[in-house]
Amino acid sequence: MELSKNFLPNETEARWYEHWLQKGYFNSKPDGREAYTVVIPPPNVTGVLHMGHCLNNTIQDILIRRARKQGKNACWVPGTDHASIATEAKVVAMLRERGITKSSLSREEFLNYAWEWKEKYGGIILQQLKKLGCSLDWDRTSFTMDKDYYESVIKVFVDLYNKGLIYRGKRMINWDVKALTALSDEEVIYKEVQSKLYHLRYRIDGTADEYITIATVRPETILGDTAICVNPSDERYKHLHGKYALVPLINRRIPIIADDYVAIDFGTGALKVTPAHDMNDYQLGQKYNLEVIDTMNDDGTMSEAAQLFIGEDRFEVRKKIVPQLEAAGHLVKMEEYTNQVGFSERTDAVVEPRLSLQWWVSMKKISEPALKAVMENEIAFHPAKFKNLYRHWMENIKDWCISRQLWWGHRIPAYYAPDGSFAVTASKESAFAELKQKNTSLTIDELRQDEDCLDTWFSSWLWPFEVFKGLSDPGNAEVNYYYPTNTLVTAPEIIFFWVARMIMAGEEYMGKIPFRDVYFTGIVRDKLGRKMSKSLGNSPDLLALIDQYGADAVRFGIMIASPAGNDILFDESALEQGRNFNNKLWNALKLVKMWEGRKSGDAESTITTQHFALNWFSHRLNKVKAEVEEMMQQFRLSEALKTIYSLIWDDFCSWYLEWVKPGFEQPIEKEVYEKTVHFFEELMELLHPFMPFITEEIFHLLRDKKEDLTVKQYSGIQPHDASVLASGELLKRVISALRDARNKNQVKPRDIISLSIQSENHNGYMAIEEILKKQVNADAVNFTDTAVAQSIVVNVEKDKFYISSEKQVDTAGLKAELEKDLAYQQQFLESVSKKLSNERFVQNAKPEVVALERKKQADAEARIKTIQESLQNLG
RNA sequence: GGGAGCAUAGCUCAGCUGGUUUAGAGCAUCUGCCUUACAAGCAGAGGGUCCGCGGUUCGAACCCGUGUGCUCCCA
Repeated sequence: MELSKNFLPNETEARWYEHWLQKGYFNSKPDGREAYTVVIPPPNVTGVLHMGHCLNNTIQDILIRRARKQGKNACWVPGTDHASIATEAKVVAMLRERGITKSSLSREEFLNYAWEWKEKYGGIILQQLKKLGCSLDWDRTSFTMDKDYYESVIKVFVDLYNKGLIYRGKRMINWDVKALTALSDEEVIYKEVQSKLYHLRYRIDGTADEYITIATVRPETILGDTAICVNPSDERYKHLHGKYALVPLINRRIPIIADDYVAIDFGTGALKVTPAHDMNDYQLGQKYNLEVIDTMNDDGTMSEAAQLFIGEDRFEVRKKIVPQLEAAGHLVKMEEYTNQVGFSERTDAVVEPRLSLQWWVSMKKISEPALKAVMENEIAFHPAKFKNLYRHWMENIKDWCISRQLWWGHRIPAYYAPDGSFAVTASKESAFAELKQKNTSLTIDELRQDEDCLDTWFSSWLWPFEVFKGLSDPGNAEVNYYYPTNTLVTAPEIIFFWVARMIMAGEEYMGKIPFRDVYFTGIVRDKLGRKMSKSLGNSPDLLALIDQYGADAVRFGIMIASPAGNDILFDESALEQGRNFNNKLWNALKLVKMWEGRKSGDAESTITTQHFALNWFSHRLNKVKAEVEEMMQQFRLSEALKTIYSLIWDDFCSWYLEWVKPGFEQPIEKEVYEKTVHFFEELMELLHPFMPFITEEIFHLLRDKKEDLTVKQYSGIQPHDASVLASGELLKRVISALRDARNKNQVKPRDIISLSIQSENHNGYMAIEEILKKQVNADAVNFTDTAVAQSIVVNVEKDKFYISSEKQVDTAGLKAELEKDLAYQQQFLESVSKKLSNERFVQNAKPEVVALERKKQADAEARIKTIQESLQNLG
């Protein structure tokens, strides 16, 4: 079979993914084996695959593929989350394009459109994961608004309410006075506006003409003022701390308080505090227990609480109140001022910050076991540094606002009677039954369900068990088998939104932690270090990259640069490296396939040298297998990949294959060939979880087999012998040193040399004679007891090597080279000797450390002696 | 304002329990090669004030303190 010049990923990848699916390799059913379970962090239904997903899912696929090959029952559950805010925004945008406004639709009509949108676009991202090679069990695809899942979310809400862990409380929200609805932060558009800053003076209570002057852009809100705040270190106002001021026009007596929230150099340094109409003022109000006076109706007109201008629009009032203030002597000055004002994305009305009743989860109690699980390492974080962050947040946890003023999502199961009483329960019928007991005249049609939906995280915190119906079908065989899951792979940004809450929900509803290990990936940034975002347009098109480089190369590129928990600066050059690696593998395959037809059984002169190469590589392979095993256990995935990469590129391709390579058109020994194929297969096995496609392809091209690499169980790890490895390293060093000497002395690569070795280790060098000859392009290797005249001398440890060629020897250059080396060695010896002559070191350091230093000293002395001898011989 | 993290080669990063480290890798750079698997390659090489200062220790890139710079999270 003719192999293409370079590896062509596209066709290969599609073919193998299809084959794996057909064979059902990714499907999992409970059985007698140990389970290894990963639930995907469900991407938004609105999402398309970006670099963050690519990193995250590649990692999960590596873990899952590895577990599968280790004989575990690997189960990776796919799915998506409904993403209420993002999806609702998408649907609204889609409707807008069709000329439909949300407000013209009923809730049911809107939801029909939303489902239509979800069915059409919601699965795109899952399809894209297939291109990346992800070995997910597609039969298990879940969605946070599936029927059972939906009911479980409601069940949890009702349950927490009944336990007293969910309550209603006030919160500042963005209010749209035209649409009469709350807006999420994402639906508010901030624009720069030319406003006026009004300086208004409030009289100090108990004085006739002492005033304090504040600055505001919203004079109409003074009717809701309940305090004036100054910075405690502001000398201008120190005498006023604890005094009271009177609100102009209505003469409300309000305290003057001091808090360093107030900027001394802004405006007049005195801030009017209106807790009902400003986010920051509200917080100040809470801190100092201020009265909250809501002076506005929901349509933006003044309420009775305002006392003046009742029923008039807020902007009309602004126009009217200024002359009145001026007439009453309160207006000190007006200045032009540019500020940011929020507008409703939907109606373009100026957003009014407003207090509103929202639903909250009380976090203190349910967070305690979740904190303990992580601090006591029942759940391990990788890297562990995130434990600090987690602890800090959990110990200062705040209650969770779970209501969202949206239609797409899980509707809050609270039902209100006209008198304001309400019941929290799974259905309208049961709510009616409950409320009717107190209010016998109530009819079911009078009940009104809460209009709001739950925060998306309130459904995704159930994910690790509800994908196995752990709540909708408690104690079923699947949840018993797969839960707790093994590893969660996610971004540190959602450690609180999601990870912490999943642990809480797991403990609360399953009585067990949801996962054992959490692997935090970094944030993928562009090569300038900027977060990838749509608005910057710096997020590459992942599918285009897969097309261009191949999925394996993309996986390689993203993994090679991503240690756990560190941000990665994404650069396409990493993908090039991946593609080049593909190509390297491909060409090694071509070389080995060339030998396939040239096997011979005869064992002539090359047997010893080849035996050396086989033996060395087999030990080297086992050593790396052990290293990789350990790294994987510690979740050092990037390092594991680097190690495998170097084993394949350097040890296997650059050294081993060159060592066993037969001469031009020469036969290769059968045993050497078989072993080489076997090594190659083992390498593919090791690399497979990282680069599944090309490894499967090469595995099959090496020799015909029925078994697929995807499910082939790992072969064991044999012990390795350090002395075998050391002799391999010595050989490499000798070869490199000789090549370097050739290079420095301008002996052209084609020029044939003859090599003389001066060493006590004859047997050692005899075993590698053939390899040495081939690697340094020598026609002969012989041993000598004396220096060889007119040769280039090279020292490696205690041994001397003499290169003889037709090239004139540059004695001066050689000497300079040797002297440079000598100086280095002498300096090194000095530092070691200094250490050893320090009595306190010899006394205090561990004996093996001292022994090591002694060996370093002896070796350095031997090297120096060798170099000095060589220098003498040069004269 | 509160908290966390980071700083090592031109760039991106490893360096685990302080001692085989006068510090490694990849990319980039330089030199020589179109050597019958691979120029998307081969063979070599150069490149470092381990952010500054102080301390602990026989010994510090690593531990402690402090300063500087950067990043992120929460409000």
